[in-house]
Amino acid sequence: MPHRDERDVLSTLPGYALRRAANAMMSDFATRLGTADLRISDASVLQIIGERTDMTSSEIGKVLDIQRANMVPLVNRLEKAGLIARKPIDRKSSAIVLTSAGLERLATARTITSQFEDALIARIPEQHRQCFVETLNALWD
Amino acid sequence: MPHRDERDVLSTLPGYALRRAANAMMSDFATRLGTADLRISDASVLQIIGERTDMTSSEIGKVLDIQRANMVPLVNRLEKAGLIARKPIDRKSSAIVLTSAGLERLATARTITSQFEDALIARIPEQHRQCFVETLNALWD
DNA sequence: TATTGTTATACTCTATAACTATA
DNA sequence: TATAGTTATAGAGTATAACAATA
Repeated sequence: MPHRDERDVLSTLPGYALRRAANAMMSDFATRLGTADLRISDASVLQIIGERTDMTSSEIGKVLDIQRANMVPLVNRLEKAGLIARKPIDRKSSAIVLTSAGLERLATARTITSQFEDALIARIPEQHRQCFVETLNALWD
Repeated sequence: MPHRDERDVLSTLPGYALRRAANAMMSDFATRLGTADLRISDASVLQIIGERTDMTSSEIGKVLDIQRANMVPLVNRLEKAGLIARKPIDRKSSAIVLTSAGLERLATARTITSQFEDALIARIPEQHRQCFVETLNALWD
């Protein structure tokens, strides 16, 4: 666990504070998902294709901000784990679809994600919770 | 540039939103610091030892949430670049101190950091700015 | 021509284990 | 005994360039 030091200038800078908060939270999230043998990016992909159908690897990458080239080992790993399958759209592209095992794992991922999100929200002062996601998405858009 | 999609469930989850916002901002910050031949962690170290004197490598690591082992190549690189020097405290430990070149580079890093922080703050809706750092530090503590 | 999927590669960051030497 | 510094190593994320095949 990190410890904040009131002499630490960096704690007053939004950028550094954002970086450290995100690192701490993502480390926690990764540990939780690890119990289901999933990485954060794995869970992200399962969530996406659980919501929207007929997405190609490239499209998923665009939504998740992961480059085409880096989607390849990710999708291959999920396919080897039996969680997703490739469904040809035309001779060039394939949709990434959930298998039944993938659907089950997605349910697990959702449970873990909910628990993580609840724990995260619980750490935010109550009066600030409402604007938090709004603010973060303003930074990402 | 990523594009937010209203159909994207992940945008509604604080954890994912935190992750993507942090990634986008840190990528921007890294690019800016790159013009001064610095990484984010380099700039962090310079900032820290510019504020507090006689800190050892381990102590810097604790403040920055970087492990002892990972401080080694970082400090070595800064030393090779002539930005910091090791000042023996006893036969076991050394304080990491700024050289004159390091002091100059710190000034550059501070300018870049300010510009980056200003750009970041500008993207946050005005009514939410006040609680932003407070909220992030609540997640990190 | 532009896009999709892919391979190969390299760099950064992070994590762990183990060792030496000193406090 | 605990801590500081170090080495080695491995995993994960990310970035670029290049290529073939297809839209």
